Amino acid sequence: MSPRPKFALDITTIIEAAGEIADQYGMQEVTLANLAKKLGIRPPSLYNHFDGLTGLRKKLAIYGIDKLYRRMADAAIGVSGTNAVIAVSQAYVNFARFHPGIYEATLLAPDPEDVEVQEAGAKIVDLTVRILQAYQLEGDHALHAVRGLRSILHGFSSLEQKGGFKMALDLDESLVIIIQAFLAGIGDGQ
Amino acid sequence: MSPRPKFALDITTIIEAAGEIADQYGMQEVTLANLAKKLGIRPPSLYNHFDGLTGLRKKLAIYGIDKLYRRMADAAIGVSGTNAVIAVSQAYVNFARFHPGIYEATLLAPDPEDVEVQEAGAKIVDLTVRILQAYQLEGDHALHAVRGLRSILHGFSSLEQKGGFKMALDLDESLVIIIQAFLAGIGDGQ
DNA sequence: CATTTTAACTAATGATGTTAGTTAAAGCAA
DNA sequence: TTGCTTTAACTAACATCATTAGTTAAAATG
Repeated sequence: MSPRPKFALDITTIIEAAGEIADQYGMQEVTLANLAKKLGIRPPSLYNHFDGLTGLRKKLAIYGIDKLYRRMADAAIGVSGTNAVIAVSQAYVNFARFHPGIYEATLLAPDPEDVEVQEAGAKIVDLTVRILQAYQLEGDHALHAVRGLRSILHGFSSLEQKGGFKMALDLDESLVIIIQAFLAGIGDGQ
Repeated sequence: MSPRPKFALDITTIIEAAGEIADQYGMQEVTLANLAKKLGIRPPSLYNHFDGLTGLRKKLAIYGIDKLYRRMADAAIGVSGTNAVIAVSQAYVNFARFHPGIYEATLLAPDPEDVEVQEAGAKIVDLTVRILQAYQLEGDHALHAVRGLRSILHGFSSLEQKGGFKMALDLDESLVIIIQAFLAGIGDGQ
């Protein structure tokens, strides 16, 4: 492939390829060398599309956060109350299950303070706030509850992914029971 | 330093040095090059003490899990019931706060299925089981509750470390409220 | 049609992990 | 003490990686 080929790669194709490598082999295999090989170009050519490995990780993180948000938002359609929280929670852990590498990328943003990364993440926080509004928590309690739900979802997904749950006990059942317990508890606390 | 110096390094010194690098600069800076520099030796010499970067990560993971376990076990002395769970939880998140790199290492074991890594982690699970026994959960409910508590602790610590909690709201207060809600909920569910 | 832009390329550099083989001091046994 | 073995350092070399600089030719633009 000589300079300026007929069909230049676009950034979406590249990020999707990176996501496939991540899901199949893990984020540690998302290298410029591997990505270039998969795309049939040479590593330095990638610098025309993003700013090095750091830039790639940032783009992949945002791509993943957006994708996760869409799954959660979809799951929230047409449900409310406890059902909504459970549906969104299941969407979250399923995303982490079926896209382990992309989920990993989500947490590996080079700079979590980056504006674009923040904005992507804020949508998920907002969604969580909204589905917890049904519980009519007062003041700070709503914010504490959001932190709790996010902790459960991330912790559960992360531990499941890292093989942290060894017992022969249904994982989906665990999740529902955990969420129900938490929701019952934050209701009581009022 | 020529071959066979008077005072050879021992593995504990080496792992502690690696832990310091991790806590100060993050796990991505725990390289054989950086570790050798800190110890005043050349990178290949490290192969006399562990099996390459993979071996170092495994040893550091076990070192971290043991250290975390001791903090949790200490916190569990002389307390029971909800107080015990809260004390242990605070010990957990404080460990992650003051040893962010070592906590990170804890999750970066090259092979989570490794026997030694499993055994180290099992002690934490056992401790969690024991402090939840006060709640007299029946059968599988106890196991689901353990998964829930671990998810909260890991998720909370991980999100806090990655700057996931942006709101100006006291973190320690959040943790206590979250734990109390969860405990109240698993009691109800019986 | 001439110019500019673009997205690929080659070549080279520095950092890393790793292996192989070497060496000299410590440890130990006769 | 003497002599052998073990050990923990070393140098040298290599492969892989990210990255930079400079080049090129085709597409895009006027």
